[in-house]
Amino acid sequence: MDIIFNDQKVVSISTEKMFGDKELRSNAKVLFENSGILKIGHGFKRIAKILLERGIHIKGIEFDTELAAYLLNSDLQDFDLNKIYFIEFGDNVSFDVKSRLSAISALKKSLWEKLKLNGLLKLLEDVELPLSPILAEMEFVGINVNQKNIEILSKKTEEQIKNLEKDIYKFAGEEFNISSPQQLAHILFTVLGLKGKVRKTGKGALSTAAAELEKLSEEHPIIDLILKYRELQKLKTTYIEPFPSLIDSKTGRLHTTYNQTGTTTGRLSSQNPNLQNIPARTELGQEFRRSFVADKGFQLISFDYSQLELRIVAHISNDEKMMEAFKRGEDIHTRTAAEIFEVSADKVTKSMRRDAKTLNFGVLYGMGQMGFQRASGVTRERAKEFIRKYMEEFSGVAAYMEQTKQSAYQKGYVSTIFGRRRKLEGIKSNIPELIRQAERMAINMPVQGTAADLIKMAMVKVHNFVHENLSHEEARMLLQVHDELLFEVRADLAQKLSKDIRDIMENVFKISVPLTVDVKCGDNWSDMRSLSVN
DNA sequence: TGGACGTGCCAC
DNA sequence: AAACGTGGCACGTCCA
Ligand SMILES: Nc1nc2c(ncn2[C@H]2C[C@H](O)[C@@H](COP(=O)(O)OP(=O)(O)OP(=O)(O)O)O2)c(=O)[nH]1
Ligand SMILES: [Mn+2]
Ligand SMILES: [Mn+2]
Repeated sequence: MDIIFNDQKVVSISTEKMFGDKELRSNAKVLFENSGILKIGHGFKRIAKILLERGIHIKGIEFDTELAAYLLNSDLQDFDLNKIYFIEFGDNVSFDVKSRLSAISALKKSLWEKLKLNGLLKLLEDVELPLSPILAEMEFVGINVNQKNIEILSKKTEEQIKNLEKDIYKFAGEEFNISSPQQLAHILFTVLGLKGKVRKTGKGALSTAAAELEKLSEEHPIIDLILKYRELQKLKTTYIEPFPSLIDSKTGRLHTTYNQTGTTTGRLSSQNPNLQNIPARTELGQEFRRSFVADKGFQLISFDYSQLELRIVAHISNDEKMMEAFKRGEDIHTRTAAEIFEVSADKVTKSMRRDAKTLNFGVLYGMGQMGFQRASGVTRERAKEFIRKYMEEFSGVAAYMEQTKQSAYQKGYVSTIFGRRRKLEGIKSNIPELIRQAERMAINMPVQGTAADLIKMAMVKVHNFVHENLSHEEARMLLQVHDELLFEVRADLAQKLSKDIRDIMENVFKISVPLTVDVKCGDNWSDMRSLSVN
């Protein structure tokens, strides 16, 4: 690990060397945990995690050239020291230690000036820098997994998949690879001769996407079997099979890796495994989610911002109607669901509300009538009418959309209310399709990015609160899922901590509408009961 | 054999 | 599939 201490003493440490020796190790602890000794480096999250594995909690991170580069240009693919240095100075960094450290030093000076110039220093110092060791800790702590539950689920789905395969081959009259869209299309449209109109994919092949197959389900019983097969196969190959091998056999816990520089908007991403896309919707998905469990004597508590990006766009656009709705405590997702599905608000199911989310955010971020139709199932006329009325009712939001496009075109970038930026070169293209696409990106980023800023700030505040008041044996933050934080808390503290953490999250930053947080608590990540405000 | 690409689908 | 956006990941196919 290459680190510059106190802007002077330049050190590169081989981990093996440092931790092989008892004395060096205790010296290292003193050095790294001294917040008065300022550290400069490239990618401190990785370093912080290595140190945590040796019982050291790093403090005094002054500057991280990787995070600085990310704030200055969030759409870079790769934030390698070499790449960043080359972009900055048009030269390569040699492999030797001295070169790496002087590269970091030079980058720090140069990037610091640019951050200051672009008003990004506060985001770096108050948000990204303090967040990085927190993410390292969350990765290090991991989440407890019930392997038995996954095992049982595995047997069940395996059996079902086998049976489905048999039935599908029988209908098809031959065996083929159901997972191959090409072979599947051949069976459906050539062998079985299905006549239902199906869209072409981008490259011109007949689409076998679920939305298309659903339209054929009346025409042949094989369709429903294929859809079920897809659902089970997805669960099996993406979740059930890979997860057990990723569990730490000593602790039974599963550790993700967060990427703090992986999105153009400021969101985090999660990989190996991705714990931000654990199934939640279907019955089967919920069964898998049930495998994420609290330690003995602990509870999982989930804190999820209510309608987060709608509240943010209400604030950014200063939309009177939307602001009023939130001040009255309305649920706009539920309202949309009631309207689209033509039921009263109290008859809106979870599934209907999730579909309404797609519509509300879809329209906000530029969904057309066709897209709305597909997502909602309503007629062309009703789709068109809904979008028109949405823009009419929330005229402030409509104005925001227009103004943001203009501003993006004029400045070449858009930004969140805290100044995080996304460059949008594509908006100056000559290709209409690329312009439209860039426009939609422009509308989305300030909202999604502000949401990311807010939850990052909340994470820092909540983490500080928890560490100042409790030990790791009492409460720990496990996961972030974009607008949700998942904690593992000693059962007897759950009630009180729920209130404290909710308060911190709801008051993280005052905007023109209330921010509210839904709190749920349970033994696993699936069966959770709501905790009320008091 | 392995990487790039296309298709598809999970979450927010 | 597309005039919603942001991701990660698995599989099949094609090609070097
Ligand atoms: N563009 C887009 N953004 C989405 C979509 N689904 C979720 N998001 C974004 C906007 C949401 O505010 C944010 C958090 O997702 P949630 O599932 O928690 O929804 P939300 O907070 O809006 O409603 P909630 O009250 O928590 O059920 O993620 C989507 O389908 N499209
Ligand atoms: Mn939410
Ligand atoms: Mn959420």
